[in-house]
Amino acid sequence: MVLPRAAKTQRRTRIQEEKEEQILEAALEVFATHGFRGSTIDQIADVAGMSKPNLLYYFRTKEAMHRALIDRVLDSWLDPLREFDAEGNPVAEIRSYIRRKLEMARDFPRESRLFANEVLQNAPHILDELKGPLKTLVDEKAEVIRTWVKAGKIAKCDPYHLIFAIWSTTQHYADFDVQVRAVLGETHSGEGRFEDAARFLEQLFINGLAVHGPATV
Amino acid sequence: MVLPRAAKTQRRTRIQEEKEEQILEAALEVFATHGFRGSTIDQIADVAGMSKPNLLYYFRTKEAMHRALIDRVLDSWLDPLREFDAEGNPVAEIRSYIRRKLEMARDFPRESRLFANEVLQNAPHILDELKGPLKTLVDEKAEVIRTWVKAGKIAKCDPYHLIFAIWSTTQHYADFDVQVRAVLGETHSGEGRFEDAARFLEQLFINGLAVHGPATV
DNA sequence: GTAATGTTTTACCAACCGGTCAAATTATCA
DNA sequence: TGATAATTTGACCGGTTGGTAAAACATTAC
Repeated sequence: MVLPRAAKTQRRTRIQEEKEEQILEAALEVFATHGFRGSTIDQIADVAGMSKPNLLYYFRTKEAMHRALIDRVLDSWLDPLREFDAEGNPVAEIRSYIRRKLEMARDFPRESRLFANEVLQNAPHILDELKGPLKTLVDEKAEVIRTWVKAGKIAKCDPYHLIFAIWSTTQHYADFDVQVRAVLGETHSGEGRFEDAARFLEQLFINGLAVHGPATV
Repeated sequence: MVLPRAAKTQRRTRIQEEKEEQILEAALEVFATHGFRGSTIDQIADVAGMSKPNLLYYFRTKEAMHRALIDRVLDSWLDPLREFDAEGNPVAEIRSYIRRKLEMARDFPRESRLFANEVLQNAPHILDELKGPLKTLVDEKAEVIRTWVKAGKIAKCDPYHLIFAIWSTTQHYADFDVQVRAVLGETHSGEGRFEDAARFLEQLFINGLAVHGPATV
């Protein structure tokens, strides 16, 4: 046979596994920094260290590469939110959600930027995922937050906007990294950066959502 | 003469003003939704309702268009931060900064996305502006916040990360609009959306930064 | 070993892209 | 009005891009 071309056959050879891995790694690198339309197959092939036709042997089109990448990454990207536990202590849960999201921004910035590029450009390839699985998950967790509010565990607030705020503040450090570095200067943009961010964000959200006594101005 | 080609002559005719305006409006639309590399001159020409060569008569290159756009928009984009007043009441200042940023996200989403695209893709065209004017302005305002902290007007916190948090949470509603809509569903994503966001963010930041008494629970 | 299958390369194509050119058209103003 | 300058257009160009065809090469199964 001459056309296994990306998962058409059920059986995957060792080489298929390896090369597809290599390609997706390269595709992540390129798509994350240039967006879908701004990326070229040649670029990806170059990063992956193989020829363009070879790459197209494993993924028939640029879209197929992008799709495979999204499918692989989306699920794990939502893991932190899934861990959000209704039974846990609200303050601790929110704190550790922020932690986890911030760690992902630090450890997987390319994944963050892959989605950021996609969403920024009106999510042409993942709109269904946003309206389906993502919305479902968020609805579910919003309900959890709502029960916490009703139980007086955290301040009255809109759970959706709370989730948006956590997403945006944490992902900011991955998506807008260049700007953060530019503003902080090389001195403050080193290792301590994430610790500083974590400290600030935890304070902001914990105090911001605390059910507290009267402010002393 | 046959080559006024975009501001080479000092005198601008009425037609020049009008057409350049038209082009930049179209360029904003296109660059904001596709990023620089993802946009084509034909697309911009199409949106502007003129032919490609005609467009290139006013701006010699795609880069020149982008540059002109950035130059025009960057300054006004930073206005809200400039208004940040050292003499004002800290809480009121922060509250109205959030307001203004949120209004800009609502009223000028394309401008927000223009920069988001640019920064997300490592700011190849505006890195100097980030390291120069932007950093300078932020440094200045960070100093203001620091004096407020020292005066005990707001809680102890890192002023830079505070600014990043305000940027990210507010711009999120412009840059990730599709995602926000997808999650909220068509019902909650109408007019009240910005009011809800404003209410939440003001609460978050004001409580989060308040110097308050002991939390109950 | 050899035949069948799986992988890689070379050469290529049509569409698109950024940009040029010269001619045609339109606006300006003496 | 007509001369002159400003604007617009259509035809075009070289390079890039997504993708293909087919043959060469490698691997595996028997």
